[in-house]
Amino acid sequence: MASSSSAAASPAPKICFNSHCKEQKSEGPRRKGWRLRSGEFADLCDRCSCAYEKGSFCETFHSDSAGWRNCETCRKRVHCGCIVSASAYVLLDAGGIECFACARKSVVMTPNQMWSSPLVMPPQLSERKDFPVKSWKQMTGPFPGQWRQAPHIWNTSSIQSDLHQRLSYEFDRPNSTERMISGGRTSITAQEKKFEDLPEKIGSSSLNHVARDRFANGNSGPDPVSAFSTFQREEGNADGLQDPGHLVRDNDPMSMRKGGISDPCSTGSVDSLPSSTLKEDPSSLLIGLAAPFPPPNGAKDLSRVSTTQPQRQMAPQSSKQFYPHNGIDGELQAQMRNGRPRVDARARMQLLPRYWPRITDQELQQISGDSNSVITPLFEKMLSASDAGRIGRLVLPKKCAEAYFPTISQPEGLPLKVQDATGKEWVFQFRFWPNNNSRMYVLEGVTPCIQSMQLQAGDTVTFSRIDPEGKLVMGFRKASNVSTEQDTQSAKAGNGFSTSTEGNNKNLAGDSNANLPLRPLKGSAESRNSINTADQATWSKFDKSGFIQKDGPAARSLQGASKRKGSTLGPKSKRLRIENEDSMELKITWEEAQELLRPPPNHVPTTVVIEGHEIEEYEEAPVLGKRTYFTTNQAGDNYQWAQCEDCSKWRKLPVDALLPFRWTCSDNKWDPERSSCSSAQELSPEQLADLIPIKTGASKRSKVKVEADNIEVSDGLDTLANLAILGEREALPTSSQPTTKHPRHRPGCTCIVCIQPPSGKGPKHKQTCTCNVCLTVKRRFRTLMLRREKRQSEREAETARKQQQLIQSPEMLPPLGNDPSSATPSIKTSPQKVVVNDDGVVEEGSEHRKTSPSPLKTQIDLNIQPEREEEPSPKSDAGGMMRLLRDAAS
DNA sequence: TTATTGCATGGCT
DNA sequence: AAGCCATGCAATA
Repeated sequence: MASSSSAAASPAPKICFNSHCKEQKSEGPRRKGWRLRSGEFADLCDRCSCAYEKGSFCETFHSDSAGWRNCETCRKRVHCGCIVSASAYVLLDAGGIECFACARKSVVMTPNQMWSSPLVMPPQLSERKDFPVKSWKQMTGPFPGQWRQAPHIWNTSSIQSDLHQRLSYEFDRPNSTERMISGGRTSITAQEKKFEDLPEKIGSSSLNHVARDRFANGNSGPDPVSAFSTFQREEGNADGLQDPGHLVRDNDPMSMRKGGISDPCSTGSVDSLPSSTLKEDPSSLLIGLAAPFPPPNGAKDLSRVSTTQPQRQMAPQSSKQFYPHNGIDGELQAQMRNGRPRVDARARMQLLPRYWPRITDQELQQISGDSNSVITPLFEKMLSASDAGRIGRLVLPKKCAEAYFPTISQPEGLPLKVQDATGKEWVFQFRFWPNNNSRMYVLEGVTPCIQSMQLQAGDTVTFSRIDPEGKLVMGFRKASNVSTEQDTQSAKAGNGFSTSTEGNNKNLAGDSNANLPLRPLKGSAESRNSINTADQATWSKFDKSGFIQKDGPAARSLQGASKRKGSTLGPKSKRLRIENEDSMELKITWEEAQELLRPPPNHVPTTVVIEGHEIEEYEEAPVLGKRTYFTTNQAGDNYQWAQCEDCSKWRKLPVDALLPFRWTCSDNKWDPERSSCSSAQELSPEQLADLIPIKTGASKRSKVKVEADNIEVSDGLDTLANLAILGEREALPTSSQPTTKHPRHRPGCTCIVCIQPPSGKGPKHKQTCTCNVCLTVKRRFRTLMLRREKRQSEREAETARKQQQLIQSPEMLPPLGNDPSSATPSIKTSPQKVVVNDDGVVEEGSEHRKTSPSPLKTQIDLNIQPEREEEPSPKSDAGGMMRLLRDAAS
């Protein structure tokens, strides 16, 4: 195959591509075989072509090759390893392979099982791209009715869409991968493994640069569009898979997993595998399974199916083809080794979310017009003031330009034909400016187009590709639609219109899985509906599952709009953007807070498993539970450890014990002997320290450092503090007016900090105030002081002991000042007593009471940050109680 | 003077 | 901290 690869590059019409063909040089018509890396098809003689189409190619020509295995289901022999048969089988989780026919059956059975089918589909997947490979010019309009698929295809697509969701989710949660799809997922992994070795074998061979070299100069061609098309052709090659017509052959190969070496074909494949194959991503393979119903006959039919396949449209995917300098190979290989789909991750890396296309169904329909075309959304961009200005230059996101537009080596670039939604063709100059050792890509001459679309700053233009024509299409979306689209995820689903693509696009936006099946624009209403339903369900599910789109469509657009000096943004956008950022903050802190959630009393949460994640659903709002630590003893018994709120002793409890936020020894119904604070702790602090990640005898909170010498407080502290308040008080007074004084707090935050008036403003709370804030402050102080006192007494004892030692053996006395306990002379000489009275008013030691009256002494100054109990209030003095406490604790 | 072009700057991610 | 990119602006037509 290695040699055949070059043959493919310059096909010799008279020579059968099949090197095993005995009639290689025979005359006669040539027919297309599998697709080659170059994008061409293997030119086969009539005989070989027949064998290929009948699925007996490997049987005929590779019978002596290694790699034959038996289908685990039907026991048929299947060749695993050569390019012709690469898609004829599925790698099973438990080992072995399954022929396509059998795999297909299981695919049809359940969506989950479809995970195992990807392997089967690659060819189909790639097929779409195979099809238009000849030449974009040649391909224009040759395949009418591509979108006219049987409804079941669309049903399938919907499933596929779902898979995309799941896959994307999985990408974000790599650890969940295996759990998620115990069945088929492994197949994917196995499939990926097929390629795992390739990078190493191939290294950075020139194969990786084929596309690069070929398209290094986009203006080499007479027609920019054709250059672009060629570019796309290369992308198509990326699939590196042969014609789907061979999917259902039962002959053939051995798994390439074996290194693809044992079989001559597979060995050759190192060479013959498209460079892009190395970069091929399983996700695309996944897409492939969208068409579990291969056409009953013939490559053409298959092609049609493939055209309906989800498209491998995302930037990520194709970008790899077109990234001359992206330097992702290493990452790619790493991903391969990780056994995870690669393209999507790469996609995320390479295209900023705000450029992910999220073309709506209407827009797609608008773009596609009446043609039977496959629309591949490429990217979109919100117009800046500059873009929409009269200057007529549309700045293109660099990565988008490099990924989807022809490569240009000269700043002048080249003219690029772009069609708008009305079918009108525009020619822009696609060029770049050198900029900081980089490039800035622009489309020049867009003013007429922009104006014809009546676009302005804030509106969004979308770039798509129409296949098989390979045309660039420019769509648009008015900014006024943003809100509508914002609601798309949930609301639009219910409007009975246009959701299939929305689902897809959501997918795009949410996870960068670009290869989405763009619904049949000309498909029947039924088929479309079926897709819609599925997609809706999918998204609905993900919404419920807590799947957080880090950069949802609305957020993205708003982000984009809000960029740069706000020139294109209204205040509203800015506000929303902030909220979006805050939501991220919330996410982070929320994760921390998760540990504290407990089911509400008398309510058992419903555990649902979504995408491999067990999620507890509470019919009532969960309550805050006590932080506990789970341990396993030597006998393998599991326990959890909780600390008494009053005495700070650690108690061992059953693992299933759900503790209220404020839990004390008296609540220890599991261990009557230790149901009182007077009971000794079961383990010594040292023993405990070995078991649980806490500072024994110090903090009861692992994250929140109560120690005075650890002033830094985790980011989640504010939230935890807030939760703590809520947990104890259930609800804040409605009179609490949220503020957002803290940058990290979102509007509406009712944490103790945010509900208090700004520093220096507002009335101080009185001693007798029993508001939520005051109670919390008092309680915390009480706890803190008690703990401090306890520690202090311990320290005193220690000091006394050392002094005793010193008296007994003066030579052992360390140099003055080196004794940690002497670091604070005041403590050494006059340990402080800090008492909190019933009103929560702190009574300090006499000395310090004079010098640094606590802000709580007479009035509670809520302007202190209660979460940072150890930190002295700005209003309290430097030598005040808090510092004293810190010193005492150190 | 105005429009265009190419580059530089600096805010922002 | 690097790189992207929105925009400003000088040079040129």
